[in-house]
Amino acid sequence: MGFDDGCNTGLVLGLGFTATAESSTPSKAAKRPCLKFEQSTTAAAVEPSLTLGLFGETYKKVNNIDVNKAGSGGEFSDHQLYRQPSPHSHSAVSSFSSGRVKREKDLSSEETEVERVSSRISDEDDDGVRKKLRLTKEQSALLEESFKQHSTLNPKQKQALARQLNLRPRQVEVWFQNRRARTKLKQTEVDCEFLKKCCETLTDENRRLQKELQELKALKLAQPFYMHMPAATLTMCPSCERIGTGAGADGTSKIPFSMAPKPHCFNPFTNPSAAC
DNA sequence: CCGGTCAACTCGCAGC
DNA sequence: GCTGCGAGTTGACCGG
Repeated sequence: MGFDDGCNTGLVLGLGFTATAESSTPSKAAKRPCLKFEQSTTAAAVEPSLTLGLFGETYKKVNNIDVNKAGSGGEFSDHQLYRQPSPHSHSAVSSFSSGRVKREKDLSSEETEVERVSSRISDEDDDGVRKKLRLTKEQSALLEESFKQHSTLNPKQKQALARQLNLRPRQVEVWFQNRRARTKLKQTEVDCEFLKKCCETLTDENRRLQKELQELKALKLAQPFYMHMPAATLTMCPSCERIGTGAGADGTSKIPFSMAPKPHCFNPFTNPSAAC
């Protein structure tokens, strides 16, 4: 598995470097090129770190229950941390947007029933203005925990989690979708950063090899004596190929100075002089 | 005020 | 055709 399998960046390094960076990018994701080269992400970990919501976050008054109003000095009990079902929400769901109607039709009967019980809580107030749902710290933590175990949910898991969080299954589903997207984006950024470093290293390597080539050419010009010697006598080190033969023993032409199989900088076990 | 974050949306595609 | 998912977008909210 090459690096490009995980991140279809369109970059081709072309020196046979085999990166071992893990990427769980599904095949479908290959459509999207790398982005945000300017962003610097030095984290080597594949799994991104997410900050959980803080208790200090202010939540809007939802369904007549002040949820987590830390800013105003309001006290809350554990059960208040979870948003409560809205008594009028099913109509609100459909009125949220025109496309939402289609979604609602898509819901299975089981899910629809849960929708009725634990319906949209935050989307609109009485003025029809969309309110943003903020998950509580506990909800986020539980979702994160669940995501660590499996990044996708089957319907049963979704239902169970939704019940546990007092959210609608749809909300859980959306959260997981967004979470996967964030993970992928983070991974893409890490991949891009990695490729950038690869590119820099290979550029250096290329520069070094060019220089070496120039030096060897100069040496060849300065000492034409080599040209008259049998090829076998020119061999210095068969493994490092620092000085290759201009022609084989049979006189067939070969590339004068072949590039080392692997860039020295990437393989700590490649010691050109080890075999000398 | 502006940019970042994130829940929630639409759309298109793939798998069944 | 249905369903689930990814990609891209929207809009509320928040902090600097």
